Amino acid sequence: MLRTVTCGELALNNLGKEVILAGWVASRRDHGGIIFVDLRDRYGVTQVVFNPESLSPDCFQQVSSLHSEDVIQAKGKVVHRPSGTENSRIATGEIEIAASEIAILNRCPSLPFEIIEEGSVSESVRLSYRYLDLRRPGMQRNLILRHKAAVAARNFLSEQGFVEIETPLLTRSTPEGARDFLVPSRLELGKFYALPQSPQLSKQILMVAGFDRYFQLARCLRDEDLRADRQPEHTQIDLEASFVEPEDIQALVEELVNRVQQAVLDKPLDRKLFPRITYQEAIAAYGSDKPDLRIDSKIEDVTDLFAGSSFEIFRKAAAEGKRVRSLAVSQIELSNTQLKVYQEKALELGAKGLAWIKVNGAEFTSPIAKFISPEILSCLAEQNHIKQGVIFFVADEPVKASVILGIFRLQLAKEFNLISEKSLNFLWVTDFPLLKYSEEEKRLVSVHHPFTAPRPEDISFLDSEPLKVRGLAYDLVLNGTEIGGGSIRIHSSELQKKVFSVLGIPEQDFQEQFGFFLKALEYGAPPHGGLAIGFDRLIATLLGLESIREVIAFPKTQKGACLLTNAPAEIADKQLKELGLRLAIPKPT
RNA sequence: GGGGCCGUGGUGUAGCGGUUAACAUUCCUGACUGUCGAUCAGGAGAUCGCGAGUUCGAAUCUCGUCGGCCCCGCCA
Repeated sequence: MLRTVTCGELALNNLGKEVILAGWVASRRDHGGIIFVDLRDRYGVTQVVFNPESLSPDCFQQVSSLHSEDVIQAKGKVVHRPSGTENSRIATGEIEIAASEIAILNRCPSLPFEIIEEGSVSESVRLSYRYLDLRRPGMQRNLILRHKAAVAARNFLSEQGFVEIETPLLTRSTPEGARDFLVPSRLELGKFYALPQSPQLSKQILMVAGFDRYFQLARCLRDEDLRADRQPEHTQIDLEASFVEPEDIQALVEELVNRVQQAVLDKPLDRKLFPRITYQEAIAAYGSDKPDLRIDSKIEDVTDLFAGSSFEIFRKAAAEGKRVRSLAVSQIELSNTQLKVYQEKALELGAKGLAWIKVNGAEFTSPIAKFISPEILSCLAEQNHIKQGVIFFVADEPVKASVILGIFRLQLAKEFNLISEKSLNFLWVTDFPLLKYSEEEKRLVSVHHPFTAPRPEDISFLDSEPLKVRGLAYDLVLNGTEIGGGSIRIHSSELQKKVFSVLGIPEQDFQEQFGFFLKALEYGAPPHGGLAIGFDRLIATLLGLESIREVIAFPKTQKGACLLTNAPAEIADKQLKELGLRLAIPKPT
């Protein structure tokens, strides 16, 4: 070993010990005679003192030439720092190393940015020199905590009898879902593998195989546009179990998340933080299928109150079967100009209009107040639990009205800083519809994926009223972000074929694309279900980070580029030829 | 595919029609034996992302382009 101790472990109980340290020069303070070097590795920082009296002139010359981030090895004795010169800000601050020898293991040129200082370096520079960026304390902490979370998840699932099984990265392309990344086959020219969007079919087949509890920290690859919380490759804690009901998976995942949080934040979850609401309730009350419950406001239905008012627009809407929905935001003040901006935004979102009432105790200010009796005004305030602030109203189809108010709910919370950043708010959203109509494709598509089981009592509606069929699906939502999604799967080949045909996929097509899977289901597939957690998102949220790039060692930019390696890159003509490919676009210069 | 913000010494910023392009830090040289973001003195380092246009004159205004970020679409 080139070292006997790390830079973070020495303390007063090591006094007098001869040690060898190795690490990076974090800083050098040259006093002409005596020279201090802060030596850093991922465990900490130790001050090494080079005194010309106890060092050969040759060695001292080398110390004088040190620069930031040079890699050195220092030999010396652990000594007590002179009284008054202790540094309480570092763990090793009571001791220092009186150096007797130094070896320079490697040099470092002047840096594009400082390693010590946190913050303000543009992200593109950070990514170009990711090895230096990762050397900084913030990224070291993020990746180490990510590792601890992964260990905690593995240990917990293993304790619960789950078996970690790897599934292929080279698999076949299937329709439905995200765009696939494709890999050309050399052995069968003209054919392609696809990289998996998730190990969905593999893990279901493992259930058929009798591995009744499977998990994997799985890479998932999707060729779609990037966002702060989306990378072309991300990691899921993917799990699946046989003979389970939704509640079994949910209880397991709650404990899993608890363990992960314990590992990352060193404090357990409050189990009361896992309410369950149905998709219908979520849309109605929050205008979203992933509501952020850190925000107090809830959307109310006030149609009945307006039904008896003389406010013609809402009364008429109510008579036509539309709903009047309201959103109250307490403790805010909005000028008429600001309100106008929201009204315009409502129109952009397709609302017929946006009404508002400013509330201040028993005082109501609004252009529509004169149409509403004082009794109804106070009922509105009471139903919306508001004493001071603003109530917004939208009259429309129920879902549309709620969705628009839901967008305002998020925007106002952000604008007025109504979200407490520290809190972690988990919930389950259940009973998603199985299917939705896609305007783009002019057919029904799955809300989750085509393998989600319909609720048994709704199966009979698959032909007659497919949009009414609910799935046995459940999403785990954290602070307004979907961090996990799962379901009970279809285990009957017949029902699976039925769902494919409801999706409008011709039998010939699904037999060709999913025939292997339908066949597997026939051979004694057990009832099964599972879930996948977006691991990057979970860690980023637990750490209070805006972007998952902060918890990924080598992320891509928004254009999908790696600034470190310059991937993606052109390939040699020879490689194309070997694969039987020819570019249909001009060669980039 | 669309909308928005940003691009000025190595790094982070200021300047927003005429400046010797400013400040901090890094870097280089020198001084200094108890510092710890060492200090002090001196110095170097920028054709203002790139291209075109407007103008007597462009870092500054306009258009295009490249790159980064945020968002919509997309992400079962």
